[in-house]
Amino acid sequence: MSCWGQDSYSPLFNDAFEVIHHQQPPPFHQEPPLQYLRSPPPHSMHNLQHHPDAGSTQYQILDIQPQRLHDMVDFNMDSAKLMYESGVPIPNYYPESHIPDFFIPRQGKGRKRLRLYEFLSESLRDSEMSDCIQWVDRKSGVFQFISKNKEKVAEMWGRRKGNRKTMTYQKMARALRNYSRTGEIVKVRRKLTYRFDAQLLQRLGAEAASPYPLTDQSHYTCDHWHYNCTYNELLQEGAT
DNA sequence: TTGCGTGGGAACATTA
DNA sequence: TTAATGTTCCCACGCA
Repeated sequence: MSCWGQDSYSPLFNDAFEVIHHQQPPPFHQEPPLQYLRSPPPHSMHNLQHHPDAGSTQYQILDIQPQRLHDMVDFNMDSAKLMYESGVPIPNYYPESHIPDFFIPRQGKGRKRLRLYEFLSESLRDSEMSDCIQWVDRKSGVFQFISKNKEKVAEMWGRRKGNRKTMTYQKMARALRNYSRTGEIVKVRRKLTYRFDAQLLQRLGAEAASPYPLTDQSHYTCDHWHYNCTYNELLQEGAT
């Protein structure tokens, strides 16, 4: 949030802050241009456009539908409002690694809470996550965190949940250990390795086969967008 | 000895 | 308001 441009303001963002200020859905008058699309990471960047005048890792918000933008702003009303009241300038583009907090979905009313095992199941289905978490034996539901990148999975989980503090593997593992009481996930006597319960595995498999693999189906786009942005961000941090 | 991974108690926070 | 589900902090243990 520290390196936003100071020069220009996106009508989309202005509209978003109109929402915050007046508690009304934003009007959308401008059709966003669709040229300059960078080769996007899978199913993630359809909400973002590479900004032609900016650096290679900067994006412009594009095709967010009015109601969706309203939902997203509504999710993180506190941080957005705080920024608005502080006079923080809102650029029309921003670095990939500094996506505004208020575009990170919170889990509010009417949105089913994402469970940790669902997040892990998603991660296991995502080929881009294979360097963080992998199946050991898919049939029996045994999976393993990759030691080198296990903290990234945890950080992503923490961000996905909108936690106050950074999630660590240690804390996430504590949550995983709680699953052993219900048997949904049990620890395998092998380093960083856990196993999904057979019934849970079956259920998650059925969800994966659905066109809307995420639990919060009505917010599929927003969740998935954030999910992948965060992953890219973490990859970028890891590379530096 | 050290670092890492694991296990669990307990208090607290958030959400359906 | 309550139960469920984490989250956070802490300490202890085993292993290489």
